[in-house]
Formats: sequence, C-alpha cells, structure tokens
Amino acid sequence: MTPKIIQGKKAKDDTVNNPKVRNPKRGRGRPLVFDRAAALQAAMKLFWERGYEGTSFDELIDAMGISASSFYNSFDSKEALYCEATSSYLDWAGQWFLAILNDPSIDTKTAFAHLLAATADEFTRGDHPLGCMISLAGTHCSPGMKNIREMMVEHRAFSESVMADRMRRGVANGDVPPATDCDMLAAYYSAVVRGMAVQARDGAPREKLGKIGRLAMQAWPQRSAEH
Amino acid sequence: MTPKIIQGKKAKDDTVNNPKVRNPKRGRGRPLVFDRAAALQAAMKLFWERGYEGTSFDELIDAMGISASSFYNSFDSKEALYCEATSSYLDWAGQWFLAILNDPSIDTKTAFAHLLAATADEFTRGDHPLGCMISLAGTHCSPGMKNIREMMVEHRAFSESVMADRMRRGVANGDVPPATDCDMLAAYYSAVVRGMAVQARDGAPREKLGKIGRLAMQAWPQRSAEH
DNA sequence: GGAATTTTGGAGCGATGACACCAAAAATAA
DNA sequence: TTATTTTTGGTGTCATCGCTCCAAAATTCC
Repeated sequence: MTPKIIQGKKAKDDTVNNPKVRNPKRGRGRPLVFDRAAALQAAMKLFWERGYEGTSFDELIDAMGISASSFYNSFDSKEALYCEATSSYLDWAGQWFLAILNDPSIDTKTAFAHLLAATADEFTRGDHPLGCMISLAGTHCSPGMKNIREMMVEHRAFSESVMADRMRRGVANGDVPPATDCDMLAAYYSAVVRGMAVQARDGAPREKLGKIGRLAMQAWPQRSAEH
Repeated sequence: MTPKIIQGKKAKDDTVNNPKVRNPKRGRGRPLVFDRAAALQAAMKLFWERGYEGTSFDELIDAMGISASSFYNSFDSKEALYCEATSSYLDWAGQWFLAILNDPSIDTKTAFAHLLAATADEFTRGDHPLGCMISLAGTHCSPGMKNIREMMVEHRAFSESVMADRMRRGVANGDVPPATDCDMLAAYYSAVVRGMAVQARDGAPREKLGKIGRLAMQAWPQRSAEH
C-alpha cells in the first residue's frame, strides 16, 4: 500500500533506521515503560483528527502517555512520527481497500461499488476519527511542510494508481469496456472519495456517504466507450 | 452567497463593527498609507494557498505590506482577518457560481454541467492559488480553531443548499425528474467539487478536472427516479 | 497656529512550539 | 558486585507565535 516514503529527517542512530528502536524486546539497559505500538496508534488518531499543524508536541506526548525524553528516545521528531503514523494508517486502511479491489469473487464494477460502500462505512465509524488521514492532508500548508505535503500528494496519487490498475485488469478480463480511460475513471473515483472525506469531517451520516457512493457509480462506463 | 457569519471576536471599536475602519475616505487624523482592499486581497491569497494555521502573522503583514501597528489599527485579529478574507473570497467565487446557477437561458442539467466546467477552470487558473479557499479548510484542526471550523462547515453546507435549491427549481420547472432526491444529488456534486479541489491542489491540470466533472454528470437523473 | 484625532514605527511581551541536555534509574553482562 | 547499556524525569533553550504599548508623525477642525 505504501509508496516511496519521503522522510523528513534521517534517523540519527543509523544502527536501526526505521523505526527507531534500540531495545526491541529484551535487551540490555532500562526497559521501555510504554507500549510503542500503542503510543503510535494514539499519535495517529490525534494527527488524523487534528492534522499535522493542529497537533502540538505537548498534546502528542500527553496522548501517548510519555515524557518528552521518552519520546525522543523512541522517535526522531514530530515529522518522523507523522510519517510513521501515516504508514500505520495505511497498513490499516490498505487492508480493506486492497481486499475489496483484489476480491476474486466479484467483477470490477462490483468491486468499486463495494469500495465506495466500505469507504462510507469506514469514514463514519465511531471507534476512530471521522474521514480519512490521507485524503485532505497537506493540501494547504506552509512552505516549511514541503516534505509532508509531497508525501501526502504521493500517497493520494498511489491510491489513485491502484484503482486505475484494477480497472485495467477489468479491461483485460473483459468486464470493463475496452475503450475506458482507466486513468480518468480512477481520478474521478479518487475525487469522489476525497469529497466523501470532506462530507464525513463535516458530520455527514453514513447513509449520506453511501448514497453519494451509489450516485458516483452511475458514471461507470456502459458497453460503449466514454472519454 | 454568504451565510450567517461566525466571528471570532467582537470588534473592540463598536462605532464601526464590520469591517473595522475608522478613517474610511478622508477623515481627521493621519491617513492610511496602504490600500485596505489590496491588503485584504493579499491576505486572502496567502490564506488560500497556505491555510489558516499555515500562515503566520509575520508572513501576513509582509504580504500585505504593512506593519503590525498598521495591521491592528485596521483589523482586529488574525482570526477576524481570516473571516474577512473568506467573505472576500466568497464575494468573488459567488459571482461565477451563482451566475451559472441562475442563468435563465439554460436548463438545470446544463447549468450543473457548466458549473463543473467552470469549477475546473477556476480551480486551475494561473492568477490565483490552485483549488478553493473553502472546500478543504478547517477539516482537520485543533480544538482552538472551533470558530473557524464551524464557519467553514457552514459555508460548505450553504453552497450545497444553493445547489439543492437550484435542483428543486428544476423539478418545479419540469426539467428535472420529480422523484429526484435534490438534497442527495446536491451532496454528491458538492463532494465532487471538494474532490476536484484536492486534485487541483495536487497539481492536476485543467483538462483532468474537466473530465472528472463530465464523468460526474453521468449521475444526473434520467426520466425515471433514482434514490 | 493650535488642538484634536488617527495612523505609524519600533520595541517588546507572555505564551507556546519543538527540542536538547544531563544526571539518576533500571535493566543485563561479566 | 561491578561495569555497561539504555531509558527516564526534570529542566533549560531558542525561535516563533499572535499581539500590545507608546511616543512620534500626519492629517483635519477651529
């Protein structure tokens, strides 16, 4: 799921570069007093809810339940943490995303209908922040956030390319019209998903997102071409 | 175009409440050395490009070409400036937006096709920042930005309601199928526009946005109902 | 001209941002 | 036990944030 990762900084300790952890299970030295994975999850949810700029360092370590010292012992910087949190998010979101696109029991059109329905569900679940951590991140930000911005642009382009690839497989399999412009159709569904993320953030209920997804499926190509 | 405006702070000087200006044309006292409207435009473009959190006070007054003293003499706060900049943006964007939706020479479906085409054009023009100042603003931010967040949510809801109203007029006029769920169809086109804003920010060219808009028009209801 | 009014330049303020430093603490290895 | 390694608590730092204050400057009113 993850494309080339752009990291803000190189790890200071190059014995282990990504992620930074010196005492993985049971090494010498004082043991970690916190669960690194759980702390990362907490940071991810805070970034997801508030964005990178909207999340302060103190709020982060508070949510992670650790001190500044412990933080910098296990992570390189706020920016590096954001990269890791993004990877963690994509590991999770990539599961349902790719599972649906690669489901061999359904045809291409059905796969995208399922994808949009799942998006409506996942964007409005109660056990994590609304919407999506990728869709709207780094779109308007200061020049100092260039690294993060480029990373998010790449993540968005990557998910779009995954959708286009699935459509091309559909063309090859014969369940998508051969004249279909897969890149454009993927860009369209990508845009719809981004728009659903905005709606979710603004409080739209699951059913509303579901209907948006069903309307979006009206653009699926019929037997003849479209361009 | 502008719905109920939520202001961050009340103007300190209640002789003139919105906008704050004591020496409008030619009053007593030292005259303003800068063009307030031009400074506001400059601030608007910076906010548009970088977002609220991504724009610092020093960058703002630098782009506006004024000092901190002059700033606080003519504006109440960064937040109040953002509200004014947003209003200024909506005054401008509302022009083409409403002009298309109220064009009496075209039917409802054509109006929305024009609307999406114009969106593709306006989101990718070279004489101002890419995308839209409203579509993605305040979606992920800190709790301290509650006022701004709620303001942007309201602006987005308002433009969606304007689209729904236009559709209902189409139903009344008979050029939109009577069983159409106008609120849902408007939510769908609203989502598409938000997605086009993301694509524009990520560097998608005008033609790509145009094709997304044309694909989105495939969801327009035929003679029979859809829900 | 003098008084009143308003804006401007310039310095500075308290709070917060992200992070660095270092000695003490807690583990393992010998 | 002692040496070694690693993490932790606590404090400090340096820059930036949005904003304030005040005396000087520039205008109009009388």
